[in-house]
Amino acid sequence: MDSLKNHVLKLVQASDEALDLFASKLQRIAISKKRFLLQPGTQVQHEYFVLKGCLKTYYLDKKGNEHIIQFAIENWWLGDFDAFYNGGTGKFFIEALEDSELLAIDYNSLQEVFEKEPVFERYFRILITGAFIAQRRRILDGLSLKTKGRYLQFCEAYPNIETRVPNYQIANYLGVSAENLSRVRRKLKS
Amino acid sequence: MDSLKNHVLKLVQASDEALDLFASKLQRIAISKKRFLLQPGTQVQHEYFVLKGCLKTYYLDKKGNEHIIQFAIENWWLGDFDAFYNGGTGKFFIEALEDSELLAIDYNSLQEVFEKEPVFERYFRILITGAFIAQRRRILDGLSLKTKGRYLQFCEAYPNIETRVPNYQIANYLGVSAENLSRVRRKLKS
DNA sequence: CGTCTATTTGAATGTACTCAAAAGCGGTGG
DNA sequence: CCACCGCTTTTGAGTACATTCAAATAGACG
Repeated sequence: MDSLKNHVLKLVQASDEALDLFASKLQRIAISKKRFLLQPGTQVQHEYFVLKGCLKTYYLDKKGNEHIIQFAIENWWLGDFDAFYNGGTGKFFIEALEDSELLAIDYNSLQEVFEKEPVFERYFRILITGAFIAQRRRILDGLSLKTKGRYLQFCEAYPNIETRVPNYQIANYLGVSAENLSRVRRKLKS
Repeated sequence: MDSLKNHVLKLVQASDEALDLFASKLQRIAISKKRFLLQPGTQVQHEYFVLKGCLKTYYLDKKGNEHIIQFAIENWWLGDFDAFYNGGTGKFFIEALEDSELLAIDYNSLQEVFEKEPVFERYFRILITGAFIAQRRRILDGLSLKTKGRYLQFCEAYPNIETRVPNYQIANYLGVSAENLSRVRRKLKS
């Protein structure tokens, strides 16, 4: 709980009352490794903040191939945002890669927080703006770099994740095959 | 001016006073085809809303290759957001592809609007959340689709842009060569 | 009509992918 | 403690897809 409060306070100046209101809307969730937090085709009522653990968000295409959209570790928000904000059913799986603890907030509660404490409007604006910029960077890397550069960039940007997730999943996230990433990493050592 | 007001009112309920405050901070800019709105290495003071015209945001890598991050047409916001929000100098070129008219707001004015009229905090939160979701979709398409699928997806998502921008620029945006896109389009016709 | 730019086509090259198999690594139970 | 099992990484070989370079064609605009 505290880690979320700290996260909020890093981005905005929130009063104790505002923080308390927010906290009162949060639900604590535990999820164990290999379990699913979300699956496609279901209603998405919540957004999640990671207190502890590691998860991945991925899409399963028609051919059954997995495509990892995002990893999330401590102090990251995650969710199926399109379905959460715009309604409809989700498209993504979210699966725990480690036993994890989360905080969840549901849509109506979040709207209520926004109404009563606009500082959270600001918090999420700043948060999502940062995420947008990071994603733009990822797109740029995808356009301008080959496997080697993308991998190095990933390791630099997510040093904490790199050590916790198997390489074939990182390859998937980068959009390359595990074999190719393996060969590239061999070259990097020499 | 009205098109921005309408855009705001589509996403939030803003009072006339709020809209007037916002409007008072906006500066009208005209830029002609092939001219640059931003160039890398400079301070980024403004964010822009397109009243009329078409522009592209791109990155020039060390080898001199252009990588198009975004196209913007009527009713789109654009800018070098990292530099704008986090300071430092910009990384991107923004160039007009047609004679264009824009509205610009500078950082301090925007902060003032946020302070005085939190409804704009909400407006930009919703706006950027939508942009984030669209970008996530683009990343997913990049991971899961080949040239053909990406092109079809692009045409569907940006029907207005597809007709106004030369194909080789669309190829660039998609991360494929113009020749490859040309061959793929030929197949699509038959 | 001529010039400049954009698109298309061809041919050779290359990078990454797929499939298949071997080697490495960790954990569990005998 | 070792043997085995499952999972991950590595290696090899053949293939597919996109790239590059070069040239021809098509369009747009003065």
